[in-house]
Amino acid sequence: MTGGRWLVAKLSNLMPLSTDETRLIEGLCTNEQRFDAGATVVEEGAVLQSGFVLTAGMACRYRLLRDGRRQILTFLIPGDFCDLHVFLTKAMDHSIDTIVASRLAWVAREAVVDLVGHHPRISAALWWSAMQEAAMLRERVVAVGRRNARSRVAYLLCELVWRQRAIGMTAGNSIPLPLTQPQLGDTLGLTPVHINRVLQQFRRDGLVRLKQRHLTLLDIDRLMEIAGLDDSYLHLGGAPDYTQRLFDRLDQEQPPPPANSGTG
Amino acid sequence: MTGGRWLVAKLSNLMPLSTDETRLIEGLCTNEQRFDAGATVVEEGAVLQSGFVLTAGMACRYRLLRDGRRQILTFLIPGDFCDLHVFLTKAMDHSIDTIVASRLAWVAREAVVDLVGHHPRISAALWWSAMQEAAMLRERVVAVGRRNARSRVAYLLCELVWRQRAIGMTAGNSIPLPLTQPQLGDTLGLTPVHINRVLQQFRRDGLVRLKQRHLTLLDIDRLMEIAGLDDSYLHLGGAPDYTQRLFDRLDQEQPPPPANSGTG
DNA sequence: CGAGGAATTGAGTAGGTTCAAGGCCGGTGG
DNA sequence: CCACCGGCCTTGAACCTACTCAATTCCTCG
Repeated sequence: MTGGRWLVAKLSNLMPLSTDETRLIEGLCTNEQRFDAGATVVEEGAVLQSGFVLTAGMACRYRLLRDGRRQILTFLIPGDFCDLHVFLTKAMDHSIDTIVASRLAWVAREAVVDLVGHHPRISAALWWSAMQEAAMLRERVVAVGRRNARSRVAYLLCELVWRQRAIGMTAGNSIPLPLTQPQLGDTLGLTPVHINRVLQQFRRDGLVRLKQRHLTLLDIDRLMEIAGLDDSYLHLGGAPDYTQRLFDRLDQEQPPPPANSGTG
Repeated sequence: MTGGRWLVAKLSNLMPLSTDETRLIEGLCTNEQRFDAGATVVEEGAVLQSGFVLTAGMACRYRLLRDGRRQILTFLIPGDFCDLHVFLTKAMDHSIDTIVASRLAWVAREAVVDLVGHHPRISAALWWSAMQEAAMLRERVVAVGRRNARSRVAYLLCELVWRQRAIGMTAGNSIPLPLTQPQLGDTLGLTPVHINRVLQQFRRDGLVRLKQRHLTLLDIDRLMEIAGLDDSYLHLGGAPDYTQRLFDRLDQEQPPPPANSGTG
């Protein structure tokens, strides 16, 4: 029952939700399954019958190259819906592994389609959430395409902290960081060796504290400066009023949803 | 009236559309505007009141860095909807320029919301299209993060040809390529100089012909090999049957849409 | 016909990789 | 409880891919 709260937190940041809507979303997240750290949740090429919501822990999407190297695409934190697209996609074009022991709640394709079809505001919130993911991916392209190692590392550390703040997992500048240096390298297109050197430098410069799998940003302003970010990044604000009105109107047009919308 | 045909072509690849639906989509693309080559259509930070569909020409999304360098994120070709997200977004996080003289059709936010709200199959097709964009962005991250210059260039050339094939702009391995080497560099995170050397090599190896702004892939198999791509890339197939059924069902639940859905 | 950007080529440089080795830490089994 | 083991972290040194700087030629457009 608590697993859905991160998703609710995320979505209601984007679009205010009624009690009913909140309940529906939490209702999605009841079918939880535990995974060990380092477990493969979904493999490239798989055809999923259900999507899922990460309800605890951390995971990553990644692609393996033929020579065995890999590129991590995004990290999933609690409340991340993966894969919203599953009800359209034929086969996954990437894999998903847990980083630490995690829980995730499976959601039947039909339940998602019904929810999206009958609840415009939820649908909009999910859209928005997908847009944020896309925005983060664009930021990643910019980082990997045009920035040096120092900037990339600074950017990723900031992103990780901000995302956890956005769902209320932390208030300060400090988060658990279960990622290894090889994983950071796979994310940023760098080698573990070089990640290490950059982090050493950051520590010497008093920019971060990082030990025992725990990260603290000591000088956010300089980190953002190094990362080349400005604080508009991530669109973390909610939907503007006119958007909300548009979807409210659609909502009122809706026929009453079937009593049980999950079993289509 | 003809401007909408590329969008129709793209969407009906994804989800079969009725005559009515086709007409609605074409109806979106009537309000066309011409732009010169190299014109800025939308600037980072802008708050759009309308989205648009590129109906002719070519454009690119990009971000400028503080030092003046830039990263091109994606190219827009006819039929590309940009920005579908506009009805949610507050401010653009990137700019859009034309590459060559282009036409684009403005689409009011309300028209998009109505269309998506009342026509589940169109909505699904737009979702799918957004997913393809996301898939391409993931591919870009992999390319820029993990592949060398040769692979990146091969990958981009393949992508450009395939996308134009997917909307029926070309049948063979040959396309007009209005991109300059600096633009290719900005796309792939490389310098113009290095792009040039890679292209020279490709020409010497008989992999491509490239002159007079016209590209021909002479040896696709080897290019794909170099790029590290396999042909499942891009999910260019249509929606699987079960997905279509899901959305057909939603479609039948719909109340009859208002006579004129564009003026809300 | 002149101007400005693009394409091309060469030479020197640098940021990040590769290879290698030692120390640390957490988990596992005896 | 301790010893072992594997993966991570750390550091050094050599190397390489792609960058930088620079000069020349080519195109295209006005």
